[in-house]
Amino acid sequence: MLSDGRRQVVDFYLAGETFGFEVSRTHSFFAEAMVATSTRTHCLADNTGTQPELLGLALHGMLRAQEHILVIGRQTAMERVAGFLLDMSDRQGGLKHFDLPMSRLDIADYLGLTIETVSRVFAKLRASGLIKLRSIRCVEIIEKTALRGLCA
Amino acid sequence: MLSDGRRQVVDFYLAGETFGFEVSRTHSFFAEAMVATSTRTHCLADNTGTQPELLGLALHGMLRAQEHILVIGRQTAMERVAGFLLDMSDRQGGLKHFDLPMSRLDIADYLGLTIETVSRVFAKLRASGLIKLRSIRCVEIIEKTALRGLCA
DNA sequence: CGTGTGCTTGATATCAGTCAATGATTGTGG
DNA sequence: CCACAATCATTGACTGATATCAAGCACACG
Repeated sequence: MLSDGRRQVVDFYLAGETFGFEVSRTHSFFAEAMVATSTRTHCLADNTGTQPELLGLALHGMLRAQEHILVIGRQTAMERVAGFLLDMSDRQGGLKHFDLPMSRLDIADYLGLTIETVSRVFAKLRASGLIKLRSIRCVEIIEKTALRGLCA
Repeated sequence: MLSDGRRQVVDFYLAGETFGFEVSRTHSFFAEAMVATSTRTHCLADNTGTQPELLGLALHGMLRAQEHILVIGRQTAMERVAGFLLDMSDRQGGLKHFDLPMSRLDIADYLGLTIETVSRVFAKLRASGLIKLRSIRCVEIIEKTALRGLCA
């Protein structure tokens, strides 16, 4: 977050995913639970046996972060939202429909947009028949290929 | 890069810094040398002795990437450029003046802006007396505190 | 029911992008 | 050594995508 309240969501984590490793003793980020959640903590200095796994996680996190920099730095609102929906769909098993566990504000802060813009893009996608909004938090992807075409 | 040529520079690396680790066999990024450069390659599977060091580097890279997400997602052009100049200054030893090894296009693609916007912000900073442009690639920071105040 | 929160939609503003012209610097060949 | 071309940077005029401001809607909850 910035001092004046502007917020950036760095990533969303689904069940079973690991997060929160930081080098410095003073942490720069915080996490919020969107749904009922329980966590397991790991200790870095524990035993060296877990280190190789940790390296993979760190590298994966860095990759995701760097890819997200491209999204936020260079893509339009439409491209960001389309890519986000496909990512969420894939990460929940690629089913036809899936739930968004987070609010519009969280999505906006993740994509570097405002809630209004996110809402408008959703509306446009629905109007052009690419998605359906079964409920406010449940999305159904109708035209996956077309949606992919919007991601640049 | 995106298929249509839009480019995002993920980070700049100065002498002595390590870059290029990716998990997947198919790499997503590439590097370009801005100045005369020589590199040393490290092999991941080499020996486990280097692993703890690597973990630190990966975590550091992830931290930097995530902080950059905040910059690109939520800061104005002025804030981005001011922060960039301070970062470059610090990383080159915090001297009064320092060289920018990269072109305006590289800076723009790093900050998620266009060359024109970068140029205009430079002009504005110079006009308000916060920096001097000794040459096109050499910046002198006159009012460091004021510059810091612009970063939000 | 009323209230509150989150979402959508519309009207307008603004920051940064685009397009275009001009300047500065560097390198090349005559 | 100079003219020329090429590249990079600056500056201006205008446009446009997204933000901001504001109103209305819908669902959940007491």
